[in-house]
Amino acid sequence: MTACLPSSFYGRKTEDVARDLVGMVLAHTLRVGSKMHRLAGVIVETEAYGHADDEASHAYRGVTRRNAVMFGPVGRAYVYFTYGNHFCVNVSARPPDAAAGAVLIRGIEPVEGIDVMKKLRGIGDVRLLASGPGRLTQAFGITCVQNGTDMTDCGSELCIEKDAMREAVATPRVGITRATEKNWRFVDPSSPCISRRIAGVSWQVK
DNA sequence: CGCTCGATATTCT
DNA sequence: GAATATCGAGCGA
Repeated sequence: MTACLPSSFYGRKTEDVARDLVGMVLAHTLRVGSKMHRLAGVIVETEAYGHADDEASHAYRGVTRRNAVMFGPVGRAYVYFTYGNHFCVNVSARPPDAAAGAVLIRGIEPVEGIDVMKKLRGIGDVRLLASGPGRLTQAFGITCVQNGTDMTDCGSELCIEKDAMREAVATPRVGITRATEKNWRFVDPSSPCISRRIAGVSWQVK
């Protein structure tokens, strides 16, 4: 088993952590029916969210019940429910002098457990399995149950493992209306499994 | 293809 | 009551 990333990895500037997570492997070990399965894939798209410096962040207006993990120890899973029907998964990350921060995982290239992911998603196209924050939580079986999970503990059901780093290109973040000037989204442009293309009229992966 | 809309938790106004 | 770190169905061109 590959070692998962230590808390020192997450205790840095949130945007640096977001960039360096591109190419790492997210792994979730879960029970489906009577069998245990390991679902894993390469992270190919992330976004950094800050605190008082970032108007688009959930943490901008201070701690609430939902965003509390962003203010807690680094390397923990921050899972929240949005738009009434989707989960999104982040990892808390920030330098020691910051009060809050997290990296949203937006796109994954499936590697292990692809058949289970297809079943959980109800579709067969691998490019659509986990290319988007709502899609990947569904493909990986991640819900609010995993909120607060210590991802620096290799024994956790959910963790991030070191892998070959990939080229990461910085772009504006997706789906926000404030602090749009920050280029805090990082993607591996060579991957077919990112939620939106860098430019052009037809951005959606379809 | 592109556009509109529903789902409806959580937070903000 | 409105907005939101989303997705997919339905409809028209």
